[in-house]
Amino acid sequence: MPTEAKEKRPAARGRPRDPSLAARRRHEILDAAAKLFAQRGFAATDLQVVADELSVGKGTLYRYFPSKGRLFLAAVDRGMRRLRECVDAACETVGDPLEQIVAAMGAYLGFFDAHPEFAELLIQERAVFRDRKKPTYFEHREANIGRWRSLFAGLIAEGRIRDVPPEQITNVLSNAGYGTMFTNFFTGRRRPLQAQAREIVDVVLHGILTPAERVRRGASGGRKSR
Amino acid sequence: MPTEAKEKRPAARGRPRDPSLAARRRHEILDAAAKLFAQRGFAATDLQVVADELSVGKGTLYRYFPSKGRLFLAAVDRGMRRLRECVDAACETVGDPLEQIVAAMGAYLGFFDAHPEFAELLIQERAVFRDRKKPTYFEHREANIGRWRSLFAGLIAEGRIRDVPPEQITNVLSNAGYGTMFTNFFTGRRRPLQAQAREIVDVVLHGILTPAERVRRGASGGRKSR
Amino acid sequence: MPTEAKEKRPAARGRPRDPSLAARRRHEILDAAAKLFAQRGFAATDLQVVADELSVGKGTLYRYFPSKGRLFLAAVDRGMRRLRECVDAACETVGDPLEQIVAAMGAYLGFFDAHPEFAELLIQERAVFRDRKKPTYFEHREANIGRWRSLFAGLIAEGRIRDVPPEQITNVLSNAGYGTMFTNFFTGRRRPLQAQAREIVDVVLHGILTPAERVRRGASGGRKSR
Amino acid sequence: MPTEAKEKRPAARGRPRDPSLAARRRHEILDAAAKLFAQRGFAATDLQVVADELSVGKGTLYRYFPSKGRLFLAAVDRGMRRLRECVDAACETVGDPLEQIVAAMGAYLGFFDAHPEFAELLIQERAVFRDRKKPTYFEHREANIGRWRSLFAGLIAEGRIRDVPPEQITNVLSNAGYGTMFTNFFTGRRRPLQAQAREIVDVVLHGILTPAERVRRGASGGRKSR
DNA sequence: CATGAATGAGTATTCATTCAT
DNA sequence: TATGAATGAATACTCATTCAT
Repeated sequence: MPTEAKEKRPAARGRPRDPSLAARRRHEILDAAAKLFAQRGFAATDLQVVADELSVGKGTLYRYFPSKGRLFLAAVDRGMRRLRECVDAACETVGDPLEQIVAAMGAYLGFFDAHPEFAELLIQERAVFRDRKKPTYFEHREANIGRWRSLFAGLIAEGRIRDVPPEQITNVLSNAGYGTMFTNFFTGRRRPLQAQAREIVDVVLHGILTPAERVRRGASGGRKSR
Repeated sequence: MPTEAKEKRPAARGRPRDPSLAARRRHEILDAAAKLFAQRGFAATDLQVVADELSVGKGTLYRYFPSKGRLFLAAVDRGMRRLRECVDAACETVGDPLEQIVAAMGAYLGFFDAHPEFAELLIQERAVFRDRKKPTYFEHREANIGRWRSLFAGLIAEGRIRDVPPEQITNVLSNAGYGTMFTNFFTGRRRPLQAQAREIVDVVLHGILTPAERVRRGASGGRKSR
Repeated sequence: MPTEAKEKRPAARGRPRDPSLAARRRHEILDAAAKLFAQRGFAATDLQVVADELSVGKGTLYRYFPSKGRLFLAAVDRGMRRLRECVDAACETVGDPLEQIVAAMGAYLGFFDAHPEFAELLIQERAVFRDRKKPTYFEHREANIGRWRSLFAGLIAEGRIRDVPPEQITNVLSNAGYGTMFTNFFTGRRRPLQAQAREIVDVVLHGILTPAERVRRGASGGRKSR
Repeated sequence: MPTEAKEKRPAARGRPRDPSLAARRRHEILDAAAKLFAQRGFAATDLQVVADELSVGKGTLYRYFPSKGRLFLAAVDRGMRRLRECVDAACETVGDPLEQIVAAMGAYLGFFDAHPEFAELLIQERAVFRDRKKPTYFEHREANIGRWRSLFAGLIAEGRIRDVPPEQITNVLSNAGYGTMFTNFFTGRRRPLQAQAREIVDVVLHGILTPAERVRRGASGGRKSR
């Protein structure tokens, strides 16, 4: 890899810095930290065990992160970034917007299923950094929610979806996903992931009422259905 | 429950114990503990401050609870018990089962809105007692879920609700509620509680598709709708 | 000792406080701390060794002093208080003011000779608490200097001492004592203490010039000698 | 000194070393070290900040001094050497021996007044290197004291000074100077330096007694005054 | 020669728990 | 029964020193 090649600058005095080494090291540290913080909890994780896992000295960790807390937070942040990449990638493989929803939900649940350590870290984060105004998860969620709102607004304009405020839709979906993810995490998932995703989206798309009941309830829930 | 029964020894000598005193004290301790654990976090809460808050000696706490952890867990458990009472009470005021769902969702969100300390405790619990197989919240949820499944099974039998597996419905609703509750807790609620509850239930009852789209998607999502 | 008797207050709940015990404990701790801090230096003295010396737990020390630093400072302060008592006591045994000076100087040098740990602590104090505006030693010195200035002013009024500003006299004497004390401490004293005290005071009282030289230098040094 | 001599290897190949460069670098390091050690204390001074101050790598310091402690000690030693040069230079400008005393005292106090960092270092030295038999200051003092004893012996022989043991005189003067220097350092000087020096020497030369009192006390203090 | 990345020994303080009173 | 004095295990972070480059 050319980025990792050490191009000798001819007259550099002393031990040259290797920035790519530092970046690689940073990632290795975050990997180990995420794993161990999730495994044992933030408080119970002596940075020594992180260092041991990596076979480096404890002091080395402090060369890359100024404190235990900052290391932890960096690990959470990287996790959320990866979640986003994962969901985005899943959406790109699908054309139909309604199917994108299923794909996104599946990717979301799948990410935390494959990396339960990040679910754990989200909990730890809140428990330990109670003051931080907004948990990292919600920072990322809010950065992301706009595109979904647009998507639903478009579908409403196209007449494919009822004229419900897009925010209401994204809220219900986001929260159902969020709640399902944690429930899976805490109690163990029993249904296949994709089925789970499809079931959630199915309920939200079609509702659960029979046509007869739907008529009976009439205006109350069935706002302007064009 | 049998473990909490106080077996009366028939003819106690001397000054009769006042069991209600002990019970009252227990509750006072749990109140103070819930408040302080939520305020400062489990680890950061010195039992001394709990004792101070109650104007008792630290040793006294140990007469009522065998350890800090058990005190904490008891506080969480009592919170969940109260949540259940609160939701049950709300349901009893409503006749129509579909409206019961709205009432329950409203009571659920309302409880955590009025007592955010219990949301905090749920997080703390997981962060600290990572080993306990199942969080208290889910123990209570599972003890409770059966009656909702029956309710939906009944509605399906009555033809008011599509023939969707009741478990799927309770899952979506529970998780949407759970997710909404934590989202409210973390980011601050912006919508009135009852509106929030109604919006969730509305989406789940009616779905978001337009009739036209519903037809277009046909069988895929609209399993046996009788 | 009546002050140490535990008078039982009839209806005191719980383990009663024993204030005299606390005071005794405090002194024991200060004794051990002064000794060990002087022996090993402030930084090199783990409070554990102080605790071990006293056969108590380390936590107990923190019940009496809020930090290592405050324990140290308390030890220094108590030392200076004792120095003062020691010097005062020596003065009271002597009538003639000029002899009081010798007595005070002897007591002063004697105190640090008997308790070299306090000389050590004075140095440690400055080295460690560089910020504290004024070292404990000088706080006590300034609290004490007034009475000596008065004494010299009186002697000048009586015509026993030349009309030199009393402050000049106390400065020279204090500093000569202070310097001698540290020199003794650092290099080991070689002369008997009382001889040393007498020699200092002798030089200061009589000066070192011969009468002939004194005449030759005339007015320059011999301000109004009445 | 032989240990510091650089034995020139006659015909060095390649780029000739510049020994003066090394010497200059050594001095720069000592300057920075003295300043920083005094400013922040020995223990609190990270060698990194010394390196930063000089814009060199931390490793470079170790090319000039084998350890932090030796660097510190070298800085103290150089300070004492400079003190001596300073005092010697002051004496050379004055002819009369008695005036030399004033000049020396003034130079001594002036040196520490201009370079309070060296007073600080003397304290740090003792606090940190409690084991070193004799502080650097006293090593230099003893190397220097002989010439003063000779000076006083000469003055006694000339009949200008009473027949007091010269050691007694040098002790009182040295210690008064030493004590005054530290007092100035700790509490801030209030009198002009030269006045301070003159006042000390004045008291020591003329004493403080009035002629009348001097007669009254007679033999007691006035040993053989020729 | 010079550098700075890596190391890991070293330490004050807190707080759950016990138990003498 | 209630108390609070005593305890000691447990833990993040720094920085002198080394040595590969």
